[in-house]
Amino acid sequence: MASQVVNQRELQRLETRRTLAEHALRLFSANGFDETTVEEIASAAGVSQRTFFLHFPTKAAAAFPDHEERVQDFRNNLGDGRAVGNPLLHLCEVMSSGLDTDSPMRRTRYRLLAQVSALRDEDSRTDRDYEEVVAAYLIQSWGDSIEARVRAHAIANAALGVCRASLIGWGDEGIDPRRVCFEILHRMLGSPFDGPLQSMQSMQ
Amino acid sequence: MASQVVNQRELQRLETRRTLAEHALRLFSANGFDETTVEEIASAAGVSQRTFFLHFPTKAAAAFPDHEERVQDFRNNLGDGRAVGNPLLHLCEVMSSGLDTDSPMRRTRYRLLAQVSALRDEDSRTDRDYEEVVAAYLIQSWGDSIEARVRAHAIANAALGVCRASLIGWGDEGIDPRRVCFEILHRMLGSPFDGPLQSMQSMQ
DNA sequence: GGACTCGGTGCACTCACTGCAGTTAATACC
DNA sequence: GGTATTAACTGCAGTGAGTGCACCGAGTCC
Repeated sequence: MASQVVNQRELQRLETRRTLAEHALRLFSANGFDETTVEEIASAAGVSQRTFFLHFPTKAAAAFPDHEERVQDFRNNLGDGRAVGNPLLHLCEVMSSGLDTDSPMRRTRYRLLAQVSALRDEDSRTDRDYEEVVAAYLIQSWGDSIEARVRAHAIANAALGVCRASLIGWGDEGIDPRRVCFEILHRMLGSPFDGPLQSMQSMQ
Repeated sequence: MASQVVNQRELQRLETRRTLAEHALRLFSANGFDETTVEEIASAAGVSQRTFFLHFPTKAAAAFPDHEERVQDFRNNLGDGRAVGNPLLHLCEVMSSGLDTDSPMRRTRYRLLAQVSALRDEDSRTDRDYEEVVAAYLIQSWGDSIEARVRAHAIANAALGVCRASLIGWGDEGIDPRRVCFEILHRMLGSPFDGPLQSMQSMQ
């Protein structure tokens, strides 16, 4: 019995956060993003407005409540850049397979994303965290240099752009984001950077 | 003599806009983005705060005053997607050569961009306009279908990501953005999408 | 059981941004 | 040349996001 009680406070905190995010997404979908006030979200979740900002830095961030964990998962899945035979192929695989199409909440999110520009802003913002992870991974596998850093960030940006478009295509047009994402990523990054990878290392 | 007087009002309007943008960038650089209020920018430019918002929709937009014209120029340079032999190669050329490294103001902008997250948000926002232009161009040359739309947006996103990273690499590390951008874009989009372009059309 | 921590609250504040009702000067029209 | 119109700009009052601060009260630690 005691095993259930891990941490009362932590449980309550997570519950509040979950409830806030749930009501936020519901209200954004039902009434629109701009038409929904933080006050509304908070009182729908039964807490004060001040509490909302204890959990999320911005109104839009409530639409991406699991962001930090997802970035961490992604980092773990990517692993060490030096430990992989073909880093770019590995990147294609991890990125496309990481597109979570399981929960209906995510679908709602990306459907919204295609319409609400404030949420695309937030999405771009969250992408920057992924960009850092991908860039760090690539620099790790290529070795550090100015050129490598720029290339790493360029490829990270490009790959994230493909993921974003795939997810919006999923929310908007119903395509299979994993398949499309992998296909395009693989074509972009697979062979083209395969042979010339040496020329890239020679630039250090 | 009369030839000089094209339009008094238009001239004044552009002058106000230019002055606002100039002071905005100056104050952002000197004191930081968050530390600068719209009121400060406006009074530095000798106009009211209300006038600022007559010229720019947001505080951050003042850092990108020539955005609309640049998008229009880009659209013109890209031309008709059906009129070009190799649309993707043409895209690589137009995108990388469009990176304007002439004015010192642009350099300041991208140096700022690497640091101020609110400006990167604005940059992502402006990129969406370019995304539409690129996507429209690609759809025009490939023909329209769900797959083509998703692919077009994916490639547009990816290419813009490369441009963004190149420009930040310029502001931040001093690399030549045109060379780096073209090199990476060409590798990503040149040959890989060259042969298999047929398979893409077969998906319609 | 007392000290402490921490999630949540209320309040007052700043600041970006908007709607509206002006004013003034350039321009178009006759 | 005089008049009507337009459009850049202004002032003001308002909304709503986000913050700093002092505080409460329940869970937690020893």
